[in-house]
Amino acid sequence: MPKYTAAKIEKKWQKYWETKKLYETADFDRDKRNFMVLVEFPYPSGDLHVGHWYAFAIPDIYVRYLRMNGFNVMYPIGFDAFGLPAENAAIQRDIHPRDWTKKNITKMSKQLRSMGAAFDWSREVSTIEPQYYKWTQWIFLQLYKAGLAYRAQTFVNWCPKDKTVLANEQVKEGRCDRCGTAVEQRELAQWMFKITSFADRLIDDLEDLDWPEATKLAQKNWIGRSEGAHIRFSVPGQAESHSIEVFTTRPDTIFGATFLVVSPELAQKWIDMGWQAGPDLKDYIARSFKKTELQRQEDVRDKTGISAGFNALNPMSEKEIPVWVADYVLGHYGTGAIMAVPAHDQRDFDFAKKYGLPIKEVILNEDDLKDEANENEGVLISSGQFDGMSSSEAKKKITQALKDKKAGEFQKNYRLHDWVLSRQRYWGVPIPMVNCPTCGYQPVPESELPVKLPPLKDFLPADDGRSPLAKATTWLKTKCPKCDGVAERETDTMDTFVDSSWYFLRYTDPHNDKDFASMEKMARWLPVPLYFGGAEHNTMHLLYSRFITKALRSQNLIDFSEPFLGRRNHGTVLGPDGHKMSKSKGNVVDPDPEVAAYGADAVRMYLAFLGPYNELNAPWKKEGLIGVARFLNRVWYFVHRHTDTKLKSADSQDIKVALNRAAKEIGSQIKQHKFNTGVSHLMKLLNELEDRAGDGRLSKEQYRALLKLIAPFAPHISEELWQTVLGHEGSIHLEPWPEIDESLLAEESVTLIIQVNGKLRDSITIKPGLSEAEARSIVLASDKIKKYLAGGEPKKFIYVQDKLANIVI
RNA sequence: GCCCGGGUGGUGGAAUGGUAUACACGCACGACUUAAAAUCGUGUGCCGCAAGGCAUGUGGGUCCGAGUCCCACCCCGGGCACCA
Repeated sequence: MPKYTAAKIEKKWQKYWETKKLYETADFDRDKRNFMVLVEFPYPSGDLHVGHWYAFAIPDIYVRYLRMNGFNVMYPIGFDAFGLPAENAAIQRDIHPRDWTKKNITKMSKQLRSMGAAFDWSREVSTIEPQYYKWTQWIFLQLYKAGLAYRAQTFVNWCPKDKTVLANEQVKEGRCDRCGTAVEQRELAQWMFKITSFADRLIDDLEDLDWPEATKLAQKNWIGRSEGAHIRFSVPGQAESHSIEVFTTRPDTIFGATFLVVSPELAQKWIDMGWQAGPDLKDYIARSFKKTELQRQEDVRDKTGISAGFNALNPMSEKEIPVWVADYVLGHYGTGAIMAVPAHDQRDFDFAKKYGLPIKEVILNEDDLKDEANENEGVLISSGQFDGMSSSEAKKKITQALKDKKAGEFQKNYRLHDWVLSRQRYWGVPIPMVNCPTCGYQPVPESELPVKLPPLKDFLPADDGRSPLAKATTWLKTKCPKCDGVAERETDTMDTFVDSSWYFLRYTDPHNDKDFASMEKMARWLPVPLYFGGAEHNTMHLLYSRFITKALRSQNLIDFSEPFLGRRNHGTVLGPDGHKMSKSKGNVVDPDPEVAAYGADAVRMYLAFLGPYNELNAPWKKEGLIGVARFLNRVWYFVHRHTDTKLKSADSQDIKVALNRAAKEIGSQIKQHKFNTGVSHLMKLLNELEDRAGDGRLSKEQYRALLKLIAPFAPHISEELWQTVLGHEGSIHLEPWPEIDESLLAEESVTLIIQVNGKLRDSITIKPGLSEAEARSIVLASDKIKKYLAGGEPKKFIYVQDKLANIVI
């Protein structure tokens, strides 16, 4: 009997599957329903780590199960290969990002193949290939034509270390998501996507998606819709156009608005437009601009500000109130100015206390305001004709009154900002625009796409906010598509999240050179029914993809408006020390040696067994891996042992029942993505088979069934046993899941639990389906129970058929 | 501060309101072996000789019955955060 040597058989079968094109998916199969299982395509960072195995090899179990259940399953893979880390790594190693990235892709492709996953490599995409990014540029142009891509001068997040602009989503706690440097605010002209124009639908359409609630909530919070009023405070002695506009969610408290606060950004805008501000004020604005977002957040407790030196008119109370400039008001939210209601807003309260500004209560409150504002809604007081109204009623009435006075109206506001997609870095997709001195920015004609990334030698980022592409002097010079005059190409590249916002579309038609994907092929596969990935993408990739999908839909370029109908997040595998794996901690597990020693099947199955897929947060333990390898070894010998002699066809009933039940159970576990309990049921099954059939009573059909149940988890060993040992021609991975005989699922006997006052006292084996009366007489006849009853009658007898009887005494 | 998750043996974890601790890992003992590894078998929540009692973060509650539902609190992880 040969030993189980995983490394040997795994290579063999991987080659076999590839030669037979076993996992290449047809666009159409008349007998099968199409189903795409999407996983987040990897970034080619260099080496495959355990996290990749977790992300790709575990969904593969589901993929294989679907295939066995008659689906035409596409399991595509590709590389998200542009981006900063590649560039930084290339700078460090003094090689070109393209060479570094390509080398990594080659290596990782090989490592990915060692998983034995059912990837369709014929559909592989790579975002750095011109035939891919041509369409990334094309999509940009469609959005530009639709007014959804635009260039604007705004305050943006600037990472001084990476020397590039960052989207809001890429700033975490005031720091660059990539390198951790404190982010600065810079006013720069940037290309933006108008994601805010879909804000409502991005929230409302979440409802119909089969996504984790946590992800939906994260997106809702991120978009941050709030409803309130947009209100104009006129400035006495100034024209209507010089009114100060504010947004508030509490128009019911407007009678308590005792001053206005304007953000430094808005004040600066006024100065630019000719407002004569004093030197102190200018100095304050300059100082607050110097603060990083981080410092600004640290100053929460101690608010600073300065009087603007003039008043505005409260349109409801018709009293003049002072205007202040303070950086606790954000320039980028709402109108950049607020009405301050210190009695009912803690921030305004702190500010009013510090600068001695009046505090006026307009919501009835039994306690005196001491150190805190009363932020609750309630009954209005000191609010003229609105006294006695509830906040919710007053919100409507006051908004209406403002509208009548032409001083305001109902408004929704969002925390979400437009997506800044310009990056001042080399390793990305060039933005297909041309800047002409006479015509301004003009789109590159579609016929000239792709605008290829020039092969620069010096691609280092610059401090001045200009992209390295500006150094490509010959590339830079072009002619204006409109006037034919001399013009320059746009030198910014796109955020890589643009590349990854549409890759799943390309999988349906990866070699199309006339279109990003044909409507017909997209219709066969999309929207994506199921997407596995990491929770870190909740408010980035997942939100961006939804936006691009909605934008393309709005231009009738696709005919669905949500990209991913189902989404499942996976958990994380920790290092053996129980901490998150990281190079600096030195606790990163390299899967390659484990695969070499125990096999891909063992690694896959161990990861599946480790814990619930969606919430795993457990350490990698070698002992656990060995445990699973031991199980596979037992499978190996179990199947071999009984083929040494001749296979017997005797169908023992209990084995048949066990296999049938396992097929049902394991199938249902996989369907629910409970891979860990799926594995445990396989183990249970083998335990039972060994106990009952140690002497070889399984029929050939029963061995077949056993291997089929193992196949999704351990595709190599099951193939080896299927073809080499059982002698089948053709792959086990083309076989259907064992048919389930419902009639065999019924139990012949069940254990009835007997409780007295809810405590377990006895258990008996009975035939299923006993009536309450039958059960009662059996239960009360039990010696153990008689002891508790002491001759008396139970007060109550609770019977759950085939499960339990509870006697209350 | 607000909003989500989650606290179960020595460890990873299992459990439609109905036998808590399945399945593994680890450990102990045993078999095989000159020996070890591998493999196989038995045991393994805690207290107790036993009968029995106590255990799912803590304290209450609902229920015949609570890991599971409700209330309060503690701890851990995550998201958002001067968002008006």
